[in-house]
This record gives sequence, structure tokens and C-alpha cells, in this order.
Amino acid sequence: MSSLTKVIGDYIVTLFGDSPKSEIILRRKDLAEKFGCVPSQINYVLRSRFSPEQGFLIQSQRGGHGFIRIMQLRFDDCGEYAEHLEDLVGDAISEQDARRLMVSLQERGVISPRERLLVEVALRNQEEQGRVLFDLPPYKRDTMRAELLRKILVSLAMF
Amino acid sequence: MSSLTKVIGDYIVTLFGDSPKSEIILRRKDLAEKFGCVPSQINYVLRSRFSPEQGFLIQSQRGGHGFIRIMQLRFDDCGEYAEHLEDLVGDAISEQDARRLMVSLQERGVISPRERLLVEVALRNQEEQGRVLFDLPPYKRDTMRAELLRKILVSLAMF
DNA sequence: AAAGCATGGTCAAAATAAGTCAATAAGTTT
DNA sequence: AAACTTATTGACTTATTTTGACCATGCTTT
Repeated sequence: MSSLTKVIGDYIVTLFGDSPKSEIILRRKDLAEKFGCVPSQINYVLRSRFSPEQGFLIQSQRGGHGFIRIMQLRFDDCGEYAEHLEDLVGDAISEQDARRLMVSLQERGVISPRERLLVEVALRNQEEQGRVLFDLPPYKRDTMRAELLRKILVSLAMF
Repeated sequence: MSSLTKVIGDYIVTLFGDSPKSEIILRRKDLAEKFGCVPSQINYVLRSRFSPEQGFLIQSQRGGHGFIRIMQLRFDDCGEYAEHLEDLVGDAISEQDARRLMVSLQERGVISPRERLLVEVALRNQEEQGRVLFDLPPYKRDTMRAELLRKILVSLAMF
């Protein structure tokens, strides 16, 4: 039993396959018509299968000549590496270990210096807000750090 | 199947490309005639595609020998550019506006697609935690989003 | 200086198309 | 079968483009 969501998701994936391009453009209305569903179902498909966490970026425009553009930023066979990274980060990670990991990833060319800077800024920001705004205990901050780091690394796990 | 607005916008961009100058001058009436539209459509193109947020400044003059001058903003040093970015983000920014800004920055080559992906993941993570974990009101989330985005963009601008 | 013509600006309506949200429904897991 | 997760729907909201009527401004010619 295949859900409509899966069918539509698979169809979108084939659109990527047809050309070597890593970007496709759709009309929400047309897609909905093609699969005989309400337009908002397309939003659900996109939200559940083509999120940034899954390596896709979406850009859309409403109104006249509206469109939905989906960009794929990820190789398909990097699942193993992503899993490995998830293991490395784990459920909780200290500030120090996080930094060590980032340094190592940068040295191995997995991420660029700018990307590392970006991640560090994001982590520090979260850390500071957790401490100052919500007075979170250290362990909670470690798990939240791990969560953010995992999401970021998995989404970047390509190349 | 491009909108007229996009066609005209693209045409204007080619005008910049033709000369090394960072400034062009045109006649609203002539442009409207060239593309077979009402003159006010040109105003719409300018408002929607050549705003200060998108790196352009516009001067115009009515009457006899009226004209429209479009200037491309350029920044001489990183600090200035960082300041500009901070202004663009402001104290609070919606999810949509943040995404629009990222798209525009990526299209202008200020950030790479990977960097944009990374920022989106970080923003979405913060958004979700603010909503689910702390039940923050929308405005608070907008200010926190602005804070994170400002930190990230400024740090990248300095790099 | 006034009148007239040549430009550009503003605003709002109409047409079009996408997004959100919450109520159900349908599957899955325990 | 209860609880939980995932999928489906549709009413309502928001955004973009196109068009046109009306307004403002600045040369040019009297």
C-alpha cells in the first residue's frame, strides 16, 4: 500500500533523475491536478520529504506565474557517511568536543572554513540563549547542541 | 513561461552587463513600449527587483527629459557591508523574509548553496525548539531569528 | 510667468497562484 | 484496542503580477 504522498514524492525524485540538473521547477496546481489531490497536499509532500534536513532547498513564489523550485544539494549515496557522523555526535556533546569535531572535519576538507565559522556561530548562539534566556542546565545544552550539530552535518553530508 | 516582470528585470540586468559601469539610465516610456506593457509596470519591476535590499539605488526625474537611473550598490570594505546586512535583517524578521534574503544573497553569490542550506537548517532548528520546547510567541521567535541571522551574516561578511 | 506638453509616480482593483492550519482519516505500534 | 504517527482535505490567508485611472513635476514655448 503506497500512499499518495509517497507516489508524488517518488515522482518528484524522477524529475531530478531525468536530467543531471540538481534543480527542478513545478507548478503546485498542475501537480495536484496530475495526481488528483488538493493543492495543499503538495505542501505536505514537500514538508515531509524535501526539507533542508534532507538536503533540499525550496524556493517558491505565489501569485501570477507562481512556481515551486526544488534544489537538491546532496548526493544520494552518502547515507553511510551521514550515519557515521550521527554516531560521532551522539545524543549529547560538549562545547569542546563539538569544536574538536568541527576542526577535524575542516582539516579533512569535509567542510570549508566559512562553513565551520557558520556552524560555530550557530552553536554559540544557541548556547548563549539556552544559558541566558532559559537558564538551561548543562546537560540539556549538550543535548541541544548535539541535535543542532547532527542536523547540520547530516544535511551537509555530501562531497 | 516567464512573467513579464522577470523578462524586463533580466533585460535590465543585461544592460548592466554591457558596460563596466555600475549605473544605467533609461526611459520608462521606451521600456514599456519595447515590452508592450503599461508604463507603471516598469515601476513594479523596479520596486520588486531593484530595491536597496537587492543592492540597487534608484533616482529619477519627471517632466521634459525625464529618466530613471539605476545604480548598483557597492561596498568598499567588509565592515560597511556587514552593517548593511545588519540593517537588512533588523531586530525581527519573519521566516519568509529570512528565506527571501537568503535566496537573494545566494543568487548574488554572497553565500554558497551549501552555506544557505546550513543557515536554513540552523534557523529551522531554532524555530522548532522555540515553538515546541519553550512555547515562545511568534514575535519572540522573530527577534531570535533576526539575532541568529545577523550574527551569521556578519561573521561571514567579515571572513 | 503662464500654458502646454512630456515624463515619471501612486494607488488600487482584478486575476492568479501558493501557504497555513486544523479537523479528520488512515496506518502503525504497543 | 489505545496511543501514536502519518496522510488527506478544504476553508481561509497571503503574495505576486498586470492594468489603468489619476496625480506630480519639469522643460519649452508663448
